[in-house]
Amino acid sequence: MDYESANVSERRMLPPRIAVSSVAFALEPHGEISGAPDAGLSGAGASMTDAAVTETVTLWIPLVRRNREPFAGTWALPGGPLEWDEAPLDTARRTLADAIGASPSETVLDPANSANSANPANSANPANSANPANSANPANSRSPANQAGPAYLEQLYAFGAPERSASDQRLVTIAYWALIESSASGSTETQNGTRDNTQPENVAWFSADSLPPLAFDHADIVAYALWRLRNKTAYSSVAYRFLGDSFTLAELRAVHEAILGTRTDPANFRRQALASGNLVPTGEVERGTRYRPAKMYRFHEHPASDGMGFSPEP
Amino acid sequence: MDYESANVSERRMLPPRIAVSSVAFALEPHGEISGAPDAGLSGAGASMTDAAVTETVTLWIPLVRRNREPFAGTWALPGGPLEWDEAPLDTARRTLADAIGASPSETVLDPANSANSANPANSANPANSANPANSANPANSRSPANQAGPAYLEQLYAFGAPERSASDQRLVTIAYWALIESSASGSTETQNGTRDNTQPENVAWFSADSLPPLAFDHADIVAYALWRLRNKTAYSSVAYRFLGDSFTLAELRAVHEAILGTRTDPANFRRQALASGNLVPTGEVERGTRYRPAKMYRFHEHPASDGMGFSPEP
DNA sequence: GCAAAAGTGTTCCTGTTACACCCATGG
DNA sequence: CCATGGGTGTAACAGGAACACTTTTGC
Repeated sequence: MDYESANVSERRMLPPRIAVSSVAFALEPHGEISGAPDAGLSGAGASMTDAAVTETVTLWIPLVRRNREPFAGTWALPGGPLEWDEAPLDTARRTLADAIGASPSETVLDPANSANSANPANSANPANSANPANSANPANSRSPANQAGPAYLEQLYAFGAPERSASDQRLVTIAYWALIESSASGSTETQNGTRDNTQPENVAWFSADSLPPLAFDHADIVAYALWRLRNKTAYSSVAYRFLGDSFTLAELRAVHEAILGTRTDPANFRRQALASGNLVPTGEVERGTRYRPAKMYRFHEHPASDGMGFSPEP
Repeated sequence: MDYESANVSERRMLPPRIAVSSVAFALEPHGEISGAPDAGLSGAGASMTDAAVTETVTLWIPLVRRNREPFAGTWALPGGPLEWDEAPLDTARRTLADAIGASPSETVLDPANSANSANPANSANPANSANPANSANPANSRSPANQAGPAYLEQLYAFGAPERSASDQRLVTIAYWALIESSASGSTETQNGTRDNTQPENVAWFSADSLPPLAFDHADIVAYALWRLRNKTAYSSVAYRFLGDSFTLAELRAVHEAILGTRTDPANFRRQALASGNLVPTGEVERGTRYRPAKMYRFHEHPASDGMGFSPEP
């Protein structure tokens, strides 16, 4: 992590570059994701060669191997420069799609839409309503027939310390974090256990627990994103975005447990999940189980469930 | 709010500008803050001429009148361009100090320092510990003899939509929000009820409830900052930063009530505040009251009270 | 019927709310 | 001693954790 200090006189002249990088989480069993040519790197890399190590479900993150200086050859978060006519959120979507081979599709967002309702006087009794930012996608209802763009995308932080890039030009990075729908979830899509094969050669998925050395301060960014994901999972509802349109409560609970690394009593989890008012029974039931089939639910934001309602990024 | 679309061909050539803007909150009774030459503007402006309207304590925000296009003549958040060798947090501090006439002093910050403890496995039982980001200033212990720089400063959001500036050059703004220690609070400083007079002529304080029309999308930024402040006050502990080193529980409760716009039972507030484990009695008591003097407390972050512990901005 | 998971009921406990009451102080 | 706010006690209530128990399926 030693940045060689750059040429100051040059740096002073150059305008800062603005980039967007994304931490995209996917939830998969070990050994189920298509690796890159030579993943498994120095010590911690998650080599995909040994199939089905354990059947634990864990968080995976796509990384891109840099082919330019600085940090050429090291893994980095997917991302790219902010184009002149592009909103940062769109840059995140686009570069993420480029990296993991998905069409830019549904978006979920930031302290999102409806700038009007950011009024005071709704702060009355915050005790039980979840907490900070999160909100509903106004044009929700996930479009079914697409290659799974991020199911959730939210700004994380803008990193702008002058010393974070070793190059001549200063680099300000707006970081996003995203959730990718699990390939094993109910949707009608590719169930081959391998993520869409259109992803480029220099991309690989790594277990969030054991990442290779990362370029820039990307390791910090990942740590922060992980922290945010866990917080939002615990206090708010994002976990369902890893799943398809409909899911069982056991699936939802499994996602929670995988993210938080805890066990939860199924009975209590059920009650709390249902009490949130955000789960609507679809009427369908699970099929093909050896045991009693579970009811399926769909997520639907309860009116006034939390809603700060505000859209910094339209 | 109609931005005239800029000259596209020119815009395409110019690199984006990066600016930092801050929403700084101060908590003062009505009519206690030194106004600008001619505050009170179109409709909603808080004219300072009528002294002591009501004795309600409310949130105030400093604004700067722009003297350059775009939006010349309109009020805007204090801020300025990100200098080539400056971290955004420092830019926020500096420009805020320029605007409100305070020396850059103590900082508190962001998902703050100690990048190590951002480990997993501390997410165990999040039920009662407060919630999202917030953390202790490692080098805390507010330096006493300064002109009250912001008592709290945290990144809010990076606004980068291409259409948010009407000028030829694209503008990306990293917004911060800050808390300014109340001038009426216990410290040894200027008690004249007027904020430090070194502030420039084109700066005025406005009641957060009734702001004039703002440049760019600054009204949205303020709304978002207000929402964050209320959230953090309700779920976490920032409110004490409006006060001096030591304060009574009644003062702390008054701050909460002013921010959230609620009434709280003093008895219950007391218990909850003390139960947080973050308040240490100083041994001193209030003096000069007509009634029973209240004990004074100092805020001291309880070890493991929340702590995501991470520093995106070192 | 047996195994395993879905789903329900019940108890205990903790933290919050509402409110009655006592305590300390300046006038 | 009285007015007023500081500070304590306590009963009612709500939500969560723990766990016993019933239901539904495939084999």
